[in-house]
Amino acid sequence: MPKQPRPSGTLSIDAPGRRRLPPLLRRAWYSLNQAFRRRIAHLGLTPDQFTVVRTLLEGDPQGMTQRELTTAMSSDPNTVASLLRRMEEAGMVIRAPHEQDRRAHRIRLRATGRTKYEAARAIAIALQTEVLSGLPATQREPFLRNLTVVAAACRAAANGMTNDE
Amino acid sequence: MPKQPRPSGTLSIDAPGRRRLPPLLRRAWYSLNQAFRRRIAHLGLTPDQFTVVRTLLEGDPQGMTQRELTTAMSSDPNTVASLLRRMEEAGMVIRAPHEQDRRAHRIRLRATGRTKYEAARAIAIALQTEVLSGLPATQREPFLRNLTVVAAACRAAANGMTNDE
DNA sequence: ACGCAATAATACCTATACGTATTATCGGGT
DNA sequence: ACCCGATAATACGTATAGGTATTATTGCGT
Repeated sequence: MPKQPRPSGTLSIDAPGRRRLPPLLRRAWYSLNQAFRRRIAHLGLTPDQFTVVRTLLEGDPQGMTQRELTTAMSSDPNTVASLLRRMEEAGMVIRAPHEQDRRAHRIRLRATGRTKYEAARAIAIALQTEVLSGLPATQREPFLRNLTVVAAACRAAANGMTNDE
Repeated sequence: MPKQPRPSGTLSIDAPGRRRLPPLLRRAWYSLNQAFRRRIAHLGLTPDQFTVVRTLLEGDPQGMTQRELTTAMSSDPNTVASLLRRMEEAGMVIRAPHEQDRRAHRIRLRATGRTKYEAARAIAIALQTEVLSGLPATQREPFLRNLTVVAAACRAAANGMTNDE
């Protein structure tokens, strides 16, 4: 069982018994990602590669640039570059030249990538349903709404920088 | 601009306009982790090393074994081993022999590790507060409760257990 | 005491995450 | 047309995530 709820005033903000956002997010994400990785490993696809394909399909039909892909994935240009290198070697995508900007590439999905994606998508949907089934039906939408707000706040914290700059 | 809310019945379960758990969790975790990494980089500590110290402090005062640490962190024995190798080289922890089991180590925190942790802890608390402030006050506890349930469900999906912590 | 499966850690490998520096281009200002 | 700061991608280095195999021990069953 999770720790019993306590009145939030009785413990310091980061006491072990308290529900803290970062450890919960960490555990949820790592576990979900690991569960998905193991379930799609036989397809020769990783969770991050799945994310790339999903993002490509939801973006510009002409083919997103790596920069656009990076932003849409909340990722990093370096990470995206090495992801795409492996995916191109595996025949899942092609980096085509961009017609207006010779610095950029248009990432185009190939049939191999789409096929693997479709197989993984069914598994992803089943996994999401399985995980959300732990919540009472009435809590699911409010929870996802709140998570959307929190995700946006996290992104703002990462980009806005409280440091120097 | 986030997508406008839509009635959830009108879209397929994984349509782009719908709120989907995995992309939201991914974005929230990566962004939060990145924000934290940048804010504590000057301490010579990474987010994962911070997690190690926090977990050690909340565990057996005699010193947890690597296996116990791995489980508590929802991590992997390999990852923990390499994390600890770097942290030992940096003088933050010591791997002492275990009195009962010569295969195991007792991980003990050193002063350097504790000092860095204390400095990072204040930053972590401020960041958590900043991120949660996006939610209405009345939503914070329910959200964290639901996230606890989801995290447990994710963990169960990853290793087939129905247990948390 | 003996054999052996289970377990703690490690070694080695591939995939990500991301900081910093570099290269090729782009586009605006003069 | 020219200069120059901004930008897209890459190269390179360090830290994690985690699969598979190996080594050293443990503890159980007979």
